[in-house]
Parts: sequence; structure tokens; C-alpha cells
Amino acid sequence: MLLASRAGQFPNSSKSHRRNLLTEQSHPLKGLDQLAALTRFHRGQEICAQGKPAAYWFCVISGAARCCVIRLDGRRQIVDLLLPGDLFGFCALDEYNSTVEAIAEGTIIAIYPRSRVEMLADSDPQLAREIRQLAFTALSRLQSQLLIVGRITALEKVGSFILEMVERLSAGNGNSVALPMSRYDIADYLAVSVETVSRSLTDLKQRGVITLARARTVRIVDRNALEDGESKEPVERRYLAA
Amino acid sequence: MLLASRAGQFPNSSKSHRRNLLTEQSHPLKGLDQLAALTRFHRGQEICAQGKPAAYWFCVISGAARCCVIRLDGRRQIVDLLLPGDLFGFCALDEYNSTVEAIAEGTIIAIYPRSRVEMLADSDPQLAREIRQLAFTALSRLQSQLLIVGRITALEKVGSFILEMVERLSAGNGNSVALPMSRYDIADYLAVSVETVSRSLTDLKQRGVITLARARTVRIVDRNALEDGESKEPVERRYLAA
DNA sequence: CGGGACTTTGAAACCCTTCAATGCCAGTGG
DNA sequence: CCACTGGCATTGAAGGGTTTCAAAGTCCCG
Repeated sequence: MLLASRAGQFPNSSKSHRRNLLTEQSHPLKGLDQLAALTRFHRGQEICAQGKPAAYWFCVISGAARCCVIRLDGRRQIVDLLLPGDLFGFCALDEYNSTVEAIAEGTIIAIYPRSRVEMLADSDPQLAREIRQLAFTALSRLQSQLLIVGRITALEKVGSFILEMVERLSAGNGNSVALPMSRYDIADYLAVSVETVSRSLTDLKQRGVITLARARTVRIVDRNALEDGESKEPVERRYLAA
Repeated sequence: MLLASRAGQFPNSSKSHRRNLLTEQSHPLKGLDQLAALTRFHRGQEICAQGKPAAYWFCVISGAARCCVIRLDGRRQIVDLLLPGDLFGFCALDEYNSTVEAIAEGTIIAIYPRSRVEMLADSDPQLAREIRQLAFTALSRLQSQLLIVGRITALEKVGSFILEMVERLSAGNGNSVALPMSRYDIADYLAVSVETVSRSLTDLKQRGVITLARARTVRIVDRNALEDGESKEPVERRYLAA
């Protein structure tokens, strides 16, 4: 029943994918693989919609997605960037309070029927703990974003954004990233205009802090400059902390 | 053991309070009352600290608290405002990633030993669901804040802030609030300067959108103006929406 | 009644948004 | 194969909003 309606909603889902990907890729909620419907999404395709019944939870297997809210004035705010391993679809009420769309072409999402997972969690405390853990991870993602959006200058926002993306997409090591999202996405994530994002990147490039092989390929040259972006007198602060 | 160390850490906690308040006040996690240590905090007093082991979860019984992070440059960002009924202290790792301080004098917090609550949740699926629910509520609080901080002008930010505070402190009905926090707190919550907060409030007052009986007593006169604050041509927008 | 924290107001400098236009790149169809 | 189209990215200039620095005003509590 649930599977049937889901198959109708997400025509690309296939069981052949499942066997390959869920065993190859590392992802949380391993214990739920038999409940997961793996589905492939096109760039821009909607995964779940604000206002619709919150019947599923989702996990990014590969690719990327944006969780966004459209304001009354038409502006879009991205309230979460979802990368492989991230669980989403949580909401306090019965309806999704945001819309999620795939960013990368061919983004693969594991779709879990919420009520069945919750029933399973009722009898499996370990699973319940994993779900809590993933919710806490979502909380800390949002807090990080709030800290980035709360910075003063756009240069700081873009700098922190690059650091975060390198951290999350390169698994901590490495200094370069292939950003999956457009300047528009970055702008709506940081709550600044597209032009400002572009200017900030150009600025960072000209200062020798980053290089841009192609528009979306960022390499960090001077990590300290990015990290110190938060403070105007980095040296002073370090003494205070010590 | 846990109780002993806690009593040392929070000298104001008392069992006499517990019996009165936990029965009088409505709060979540009713089933955990026997684990809760009710503690009273002074204005500005620290409830939990960034970097310390995350051994407790907390619930605001009365008063208010701010969850904040200090940046390298010394600026403070408030990443959550905690009001009666809000659960906090969740974190993805083993240490708190933010510091929580009481805002109102005599704020009362229920303190739960995390490991014992989690053990209890292992054997009580209903409790596990309640905790998840409260975590999702925390997520949606954070998302709301992100939407407010992501607005363009300070006037919009302050306007949304007032609406949110009326909503959360007056339980939805009523048009006036006694804000428990200072302009500095509001500024750090909205990521703008104190002066801008003050100017925005003055501006709203002079436009007849709100009145300020005393500095922290806000009454909404023209709710539409606040809600339309997201758009620059409120009249136009209304036509669009219709 | 005074001190201290909180709040408000003013003016200059700076940053961002907005509007406009150009440049870049890939995919499509002739 | 090439021109064309549309989405994405960059750059420029003007205007407006916010920060910052400075100072005065207000309120509460001891």
C-alpha cells in the first residue's frame, strides 16, 4: 500500500539500485534497508513539499538537496543543505514545513515510510537512539548555518560557507571542493544577493585566499585567512582563548 | 551519585520546589518528574557551558534562557531562545556546543540526567517518541529563527521577532508581551547591532505599528503591518495573494 | 540619591542590494 | 559544424540600510 503509492509518486525508484547502492555506500540506518525505497531525482526535482503530509523520512545516499522555504515576497530561503548521510523530513507537526529539491542531477534518496520506521523504533531501542542521534545532527547543522548567516559581512559568510562545504564534502581532509550548487543556491543559503556571492568569491580569489579552476571548483589556498574571517584581530583573540 | 554532584553544581535546587511547580505548571516529559532536579537560576547565571560533557538534558519550567555561542571576534550569537516548555541540551557529540544562561531572574529549569533518561527511553517507546517530538520542535524553532535572521532589513527582523515572541509568550492570543530580554539579547538573536534594534523599535512605534508602554512592554497595534513586513509594498502583495 | 546597566539618538563611513548589462558555457537544432 | 538559446556567472554604478563611534537619556536597585 505505502510502497504502491510511493512507487507512483517517485517513478524512478527501483529495486535494482537498492542492492548495489545500499551495500556500496556507507549510510546511517543500515537496519532499515529493507524498508528503504531508493529513488533517483533530476536536478531541481521535488523530493517533498511544504504543506504535504509528513509521511516519509529521507536520507541522502548520493548527490545533494536543498531544503527551502518561499517567503511571502517571493524570496527563497534555503534552510538546510543536504549531503550524503544526512537524514531529513523531520517535522514537529503533521505536514512538512519546507520543500526539498534535488540539487545534483541523479541525486539518490532513500525514502522510509515514517510510521513503519517509528513502529520499528518502538521495539528497537538501538534504532530509536540512532534516529535521535540523526535528529541531533540535523540540529547542529542548523546551528552551524545560523552562525554563518549571522556573520556581519558577506565575505565572512562566503568564507565560512566554503569551509563548511570542504568539511562536509571532502570529509575533512583536502582543500578543494566541487560545489554541487549554483551561486543562486549559495545566495539563498547565506541570505545575501547572488551578486554579492559572486563579488565575494572574486574578492577571495584576488586576495589569493582561494582559486577557482572552474566556477564551482574551489580550492583553498590560505585556510587561515578564511578561518580568521570571523575576527578582525585574530592574534589578539587567540591569546584571550589561551 | 548523579544527584549528589548535581546538587553541588546547582546549589539552588530543592525538592520543595519540585512538588509545587511540576504539578502546577504544564510541561512535557511528565513521566520523568521523579528524575528531574528543579533548579532556580539568577539572571545571567550559566545553566550549561559549551565544551562541557553533555550529561544532562534540560527543560524550562518558568522564566527564559538564551542559548549562545561566542565567536572568535568576541561577538555573541544567540542560537536559541528558550521559553517555558522548551527542552534543550541536545547535542550531536559528547559536549555541549553552546552555552545556556538564564535571562529572567529566578528562571526555573528541570534538569534530567541524560543517560538515565535514555535508558528509560529504551524501555518506554512512548517516552522515546516524546523526546523525538521535542527534538523536532527544537528543529522547527531553529528553522524559524533562521527565517527571521535571513530577512533583509532590520525592520523586518524586529517585526518578525515581535510576532514570534507574542506567539510564544502569549500562547497565540493577545497582542502584547512583556519581553524578558534586553535589547542586547534581541540584537544578538537577530544578528544586528543594539542600536539598530532600538531604532527599528522606535520606527515601528512612530509608524503606529506598535506601542511601548515601557521599554520591554510591546503591544501590537497594526498586526498586518508586521506580517507584511516581509514585503516592501504590502498593499501590492495583498493583491497578489488574493 | 547615586551608580550602573540599559536604552535611545545622532552623524559618518561602509557594505549590501538593486537595476542593468555583459560574459561564459553547454545543449539544441538547423 | 555553427549559430542560437537559455541558464549561470560576473561586473558596474547608484541608492539605501547598517555598523560604528560617540554621547546623552532613562530606569532600577542598593
